[in-house]
Amino acid sequence: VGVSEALRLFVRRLEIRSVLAAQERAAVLAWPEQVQRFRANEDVIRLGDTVDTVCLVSDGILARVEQLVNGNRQVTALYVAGDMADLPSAMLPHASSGLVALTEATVHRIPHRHVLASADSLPGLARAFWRDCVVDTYIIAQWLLSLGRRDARARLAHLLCELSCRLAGDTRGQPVINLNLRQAHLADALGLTSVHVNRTLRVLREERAALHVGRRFEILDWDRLAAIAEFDPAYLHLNREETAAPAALRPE
Amino acid sequence: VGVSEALRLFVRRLEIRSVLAAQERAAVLAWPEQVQRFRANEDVIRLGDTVDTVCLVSDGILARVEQLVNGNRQVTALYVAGDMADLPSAMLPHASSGLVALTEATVHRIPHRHVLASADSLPGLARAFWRDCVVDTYIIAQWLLSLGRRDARARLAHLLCELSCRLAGDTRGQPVINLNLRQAHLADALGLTSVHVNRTLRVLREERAALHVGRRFEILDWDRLAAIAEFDPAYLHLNREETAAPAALRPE
DNA sequence: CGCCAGATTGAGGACGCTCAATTCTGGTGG
DNA sequence: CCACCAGAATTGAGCGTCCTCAATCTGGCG
Repeated sequence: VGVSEALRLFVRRLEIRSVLAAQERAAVLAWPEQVQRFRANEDVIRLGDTVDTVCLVSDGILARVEQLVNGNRQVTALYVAGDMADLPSAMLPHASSGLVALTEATVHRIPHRHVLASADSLPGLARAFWRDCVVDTYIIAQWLLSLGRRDARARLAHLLCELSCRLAGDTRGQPVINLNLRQAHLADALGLTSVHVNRTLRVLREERAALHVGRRFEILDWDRLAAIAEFDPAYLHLNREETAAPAALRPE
Repeated sequence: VGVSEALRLFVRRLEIRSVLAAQERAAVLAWPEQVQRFRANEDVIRLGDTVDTVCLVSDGILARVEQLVNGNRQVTALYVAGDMADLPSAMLPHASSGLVALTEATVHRIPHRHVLASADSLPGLARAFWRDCVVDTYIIAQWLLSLGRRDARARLAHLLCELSCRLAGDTRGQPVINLNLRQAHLADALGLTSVHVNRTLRVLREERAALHVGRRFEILDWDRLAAIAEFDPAYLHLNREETAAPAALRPE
């Protein structure tokens, strides 16, 4: 029987940060799922919804969105292919923020009860999920540092570095970020206006660090961009060595 | 044998958001701990440290701190009595941010191996820890919304509302925030300068919403302050009803 | 070829920052 | 009990970054 490509990708993602036993891998790959397509700007989860599934992104890009009454939006997380967009909802099913498809996207829905059953019966998986949620927290903490203390140029550079690394799954990012993101989307994530994102991209282009052409972003000089951003990929925990220690503690 | 008051407080905190079985409660209360005192501004965990204990705060206030090379600080989380300040470190023991005592503080250190052993053998506890980390993420997401889209006045109002609720353990906060916090500490958390925090406090004082006297903050008009902040305490998950659903799914 | 969303550019204004001077507070020692 | 001191709070003046509100330009698509 065919196992979904999306689940395989998800398992590969988990294994970047956690050591999984064969049994644990098999449990995840056996999850049932329901595939949904979303158009750009379509809501995946509306604020206040109570959900009973998690959303595995297999294509496109989703954003967690918070909003003020004046309509000002703030994106608090971006999810790309292979990310479990709302694993936290398995713990707290009442959505305290919305989930939106920024581009056309394919989402695989997996019922909470299967995720929870796997976590309860296989402590190694429970840790892997917990660990992934912790990394999400580290990512948001870095965004908070950006919004609080970096100027627009460094903020933008940092986000580009982060996305590049997450897509590559490596501490040195890939040179092309092909996510079909608009400048307005970056603005929502960076706490800026799209006008200022545009001006800031021009600065990065003029110093030959990165540029935006068509619907992709290209990193021209990784070292320069990382220097501007003061980017240190350690917080993404993309190499397993640092997380090896707790695995050694796991019960045999 | 005497069980530490700090652990009792921590269990009570867990039980705000999770339903614990007697066995689970007992496991936590049996954890060994080592008490440490810190002075104001003393590091609890330095950036880059590899830790093998978690820090339960029993007195005072700790902050998770990120820093840029120019010395600009951003506080990404505040921990008060009863909070497990770095539960995430149980998953990723290599600290990607520092932990600092903002005031004199008492910390109870509990070895990771006891926390992990409890989580592995009692799935309900694993969920409780995971759930608490998820709430931490929601809190940071709200801070991100503040830094990205709220002006200084709303940002400050929101933080005061949040601290007030967290201290009270209730969705309507307590009127006095007695944490011995300086204006500079608020500035570090809000992405502002202490000068501007001061001016902003004056505004809130003039509109009779909140004020800072001596070493405490006083909320004069909760409704007004919450309106300024657009504060909705749902994200703190301080009432158990919303989290009851997943508990019902737990294996008997 | 016309249309439209998104990108780009300009001009002016506001919010928060920097740098400094001054006042206030509470803790200390005489 | 009071004088003193250090750290914190408060206030002022000037400036810079980013915002607002437009107008114009561009590229992809029908």
